[in-house]
Amino acid sequence: MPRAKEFDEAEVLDQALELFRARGFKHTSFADLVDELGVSRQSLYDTYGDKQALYHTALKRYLDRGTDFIRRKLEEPAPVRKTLTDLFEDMISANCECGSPGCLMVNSMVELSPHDDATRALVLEHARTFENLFASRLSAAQRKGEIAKAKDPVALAQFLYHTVLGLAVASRALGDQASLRQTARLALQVLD
Amino acid sequence: MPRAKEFDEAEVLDQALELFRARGFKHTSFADLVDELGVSRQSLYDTYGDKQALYHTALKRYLDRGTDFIRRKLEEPAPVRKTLTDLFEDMISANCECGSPGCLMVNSMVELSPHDDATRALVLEHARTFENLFASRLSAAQRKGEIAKAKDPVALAQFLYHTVLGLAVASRALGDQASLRQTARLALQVLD
DNA sequence: CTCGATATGGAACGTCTGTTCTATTAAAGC
DNA sequence: GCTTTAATAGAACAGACGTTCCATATCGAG
Repeated sequence: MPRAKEFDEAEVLDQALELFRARGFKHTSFADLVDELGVSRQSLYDTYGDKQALYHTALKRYLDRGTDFIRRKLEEPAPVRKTLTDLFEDMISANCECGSPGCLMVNSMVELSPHDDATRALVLEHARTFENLFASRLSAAQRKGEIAKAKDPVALAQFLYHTVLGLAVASRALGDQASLRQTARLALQVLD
Repeated sequence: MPRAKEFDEAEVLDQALELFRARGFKHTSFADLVDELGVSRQSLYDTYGDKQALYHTALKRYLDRGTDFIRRKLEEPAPVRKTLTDLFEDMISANCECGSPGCLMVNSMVELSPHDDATRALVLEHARTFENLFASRLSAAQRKGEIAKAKDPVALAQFLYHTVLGLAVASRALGDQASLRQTARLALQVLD
C-alpha cells in the first residue's frame, strides 16, 4: 500500500473553489493556487488534473451542494412563502459572506459559459434542475391552495431563478445586503 | 496641420466594445484587438492608451449610452407600465442580438468590479443613476395615481435594477428570450 | 518641396502563463 | 529492508501576454 495523502482532497478543493469564486478562472493563476493552497504544483496536477479540470470539479461540487440544499429546503413542510423567504435569506447571506465574492455559478455563467462547453453544460443542467424543483414545489403549493391556481408554476420558477442571478451579481459588485433583502421580499410578491 | 486619422475613432471604439462584451477583458488579447479592428498596435496605443484605458473608455461609452436611452424613455408621456414594458423589451432585444454577448456592464461587474477600482466606480455610479431615474419616474407615477402610494419608489427601483442584472446574466448564458420576456412581465407585477 | 504629424509593419522586450520533467524525501505494507 | 506510491522543491519549457521601440510610408498644410 502506498503512502497516504497528506492533505485533505476535499478541503483543498474547497479552498480552490473559494479562490476561483473570488477572482474568476482567468484571474486565478496556477501559481496563486500553489501558493495559497499550500500544496505543490505536481500534487495538484496528480490529484485534480489541469487547471480547467480543477475548476470544473470545483464548480460541479458547488452546484451539487446548492442543488442538495435547495432540494432539502423545498421538502420542508412549512408554507411555501415561509420556505422561499428563508431560502432567499440563506442565499443572500451565503453570497455576501467574506467580502462579496458572489456566486461561483453566476460568475461562471458570465466569464466562461459562452466559451467553454463543459461549463455551459453544467450550468444549463443546474438551471433546469433549479426550475424543475421550484416548479414542482409551486405546483404542490397550488394543490394545497397556498397560491392561486391561475399562475404558471414554470414561469414563476424561471422568474425566481432570474431573480437569484440578479441578486448574485448585485452582491458581488454592489454588496448592499439591505437592498438585496428588500428585492427578495418584492420578488416573492409574485406569489400573491 | 498633421495628417488626418484614417479610421473613425468612435467606430473602432464600438468594435472594441463589442469584442470586450463578447469575450470579457482578460479573454480579449491585444493581438485580438489589432487583428479584428484592423488598426495597428501603435495606433491603438496612440489613440486610446493601453488596454485598460481602452476598456474603461468603451465601458463608459456603453454606460452613457444606456443612461441616455433610459432617461429619454422615462421622459415619454406614456403610462408608466407601458413605458417600463417597452423598456424591458428593448433591453432584452438589445442583449440578445448577435448571439448572446449579454450586457457589458453586468459582465464588468462580475469580471472586474471586485478588483478594479475604476470599473467599480463606473458601475456604482451607473447603478445610482439608474435607481434615481427609476425612483423619480415611479414617484411621478404615484402622484398621477398610476401606482399605489404605499409602495416605496426606491425599493421598487432597486428591484427593477436587480431584475435587469438577472436578465443580462440569463441572456448571456442561457439565451432563451421567451422566458426572459415572461420574467419581465412577472417582475412588472410588483407595480400592481 | 518640405515639414510635421500620423499610420503601419515588424522586431524586441520582459514577464507571466500553464504544463512537464527530474530528483529527492517520506510514509505504508509485504 | 525493500518496494510502492505519494509529496515536494526546483528547474525547464514553449507560448502568450502587454508594451515599447524603430524604421518607413503617407498625407495635409505651409
